[in-house]
Amino acid sequence: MRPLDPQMFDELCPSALTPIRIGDKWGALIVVCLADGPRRYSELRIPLARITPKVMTQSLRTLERLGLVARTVEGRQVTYELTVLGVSMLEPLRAICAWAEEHWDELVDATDPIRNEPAALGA
Amino acid sequence: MRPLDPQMFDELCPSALTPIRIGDKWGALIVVCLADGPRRYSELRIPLARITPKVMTQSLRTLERLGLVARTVEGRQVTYELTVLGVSMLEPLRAICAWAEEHWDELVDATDPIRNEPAALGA
DNA sequence: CAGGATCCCCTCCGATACTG
DNA sequence: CAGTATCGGAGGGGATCCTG
Repeated sequence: MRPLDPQMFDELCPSALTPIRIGDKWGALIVVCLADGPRRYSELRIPLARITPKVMTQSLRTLERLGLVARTVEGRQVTYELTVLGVSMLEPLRAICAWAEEHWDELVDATDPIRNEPAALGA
Repeated sequence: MRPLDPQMFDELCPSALTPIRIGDKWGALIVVCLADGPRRYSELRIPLARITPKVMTQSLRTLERLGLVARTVEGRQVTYELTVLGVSMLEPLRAICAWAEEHWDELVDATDPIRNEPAALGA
């Protein structure tokens, strides 16, 4: 299980900055950060340094309410991990992340007209 | 190319109501509605009757700016269709939709504690 | 360490009405 | 037919400070 570091943020899932969301703005990224196993609050804040603690807690609560993330308290340790449902979401989520990574530079602000040709679907 | 009808709304992609979004609230659904080929504005409004025209135009503009949808004007006809980039998104999107459909009733308001067991990932 | 409290802005999104 | 104009509420999300 590889440790979380700030670089992994962009590396793993550029879709964090894309308009693709789960739950709220940071939901998809949190799920991805939990993909390798349980993490503590402070551990999650390493790759997610740009979230304020309040917002990260909010996001975690949302994911919890959706049944995607489980929160465990042991003493003063708080651990977050994916539920079975959360894990089941990883596969389609990885597909979206892979897509986002592949088409990242195409997605941001479409000013290039050549890119915007129709696909001639169903023709 | 199968015609758009109001029922197709629920049938096609329950994720429309899930917290999974592309662009804005209606983005994912619009993309799915364009999956079978080009559609006119009024045609899109059939399955998307609950969107007000202003918001639908907004969503379409967003998808356009992202390079996912192309807008074509011929006379007084306006046609929307997926770009090549938009089509490339269909596969991962369908994966998410399939997941959402399968786990739909689990996702809405997690009050059942038994569901929220951790997955013991990375253990 | 893992948040909660408070403040506040700003965008999303809906309703209604109107138009070339 | 394919939108625009205008208004307005709700809440998402950030900054800052505080705490058991």
